[in-house]
Amino acid sequence: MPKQKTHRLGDLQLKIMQVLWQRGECGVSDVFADISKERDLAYTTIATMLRKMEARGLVAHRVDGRTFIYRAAIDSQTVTSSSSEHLIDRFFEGSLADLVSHLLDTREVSRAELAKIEKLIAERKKSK
Amino acid sequence: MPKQKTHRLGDLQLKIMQVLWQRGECGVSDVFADISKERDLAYTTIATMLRKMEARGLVAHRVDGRTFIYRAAIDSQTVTSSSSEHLIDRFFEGSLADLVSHLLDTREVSRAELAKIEKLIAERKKSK
DNA sequence: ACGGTAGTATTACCTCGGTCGTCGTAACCC
DNA sequence: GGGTTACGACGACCGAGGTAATACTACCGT
Repeated sequence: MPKQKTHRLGDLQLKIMQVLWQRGECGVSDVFADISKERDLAYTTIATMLRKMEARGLVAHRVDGRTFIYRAAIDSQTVTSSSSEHLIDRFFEGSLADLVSHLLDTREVSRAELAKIEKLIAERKKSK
Repeated sequence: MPKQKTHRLGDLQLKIMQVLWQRGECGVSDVFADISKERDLAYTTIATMLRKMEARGLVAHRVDGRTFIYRAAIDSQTVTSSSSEHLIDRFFEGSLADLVSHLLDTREVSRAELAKIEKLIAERKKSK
């Protein structure tokens, strides 16, 4: 296992990955199109970022004619877990309960969401 | 309200803040002592970081003789919330339930912890 | 055949976190 | 009082994320 350093993505990097995860393989212009819906960036910014990300092993590409077709090289779960884990370690000493407790205290949580979580817990308890 | 940009702290910065939150006011050497228990850094690294952090409004200091006595300028809750919120937004489209669901699926969660969370939810439901 | 276009390559810059080495100076200790 | 030490001030440097202008090039439509 050569690679296992925690995947820390910047905001733009993550947005790019999300486009890739959602669309599967696609060209720079596709990524650019999606990102442009929310942010105003130059085409070359995306292209450059993609190249840098490839150097770091986050994405890969194949060539189709004159175009680069990119795809994600790590899956969404891995990145999400890595970041979540990092947060829990940094702020909650590894305790999921502490995280939940904090969130329950500080943010708006609808009754529906409360119920949803309750259900998740119940199911989890059962299946274990 | 002049300041409200999300507080994003690096790993070292957070460690320093944590020392400050825990000890209250203290000198550079105190912070250095605590951090040294886990990491091997130069004294000046801490001192420099503290200065940079003061420039960003994260900490403040007063002078005692020749020594700087630092203190946190933002509280733990604020930083924790800011980071947690950021994670939820980035990966779970703002849904706490989705975060919990992910964590329940991917990490080891003891039965005790499950119970603890269940209790938190129940209490929350009641008081709302 | 030629100019526009689309798409990549290159280069540059800025900010920040992080990490120190060095320096000047005040304090402190025989 | 002179050497050692403690401490803050600065300046440097590296890597990474982010942003983009510019340059190069192949291709395409008329």
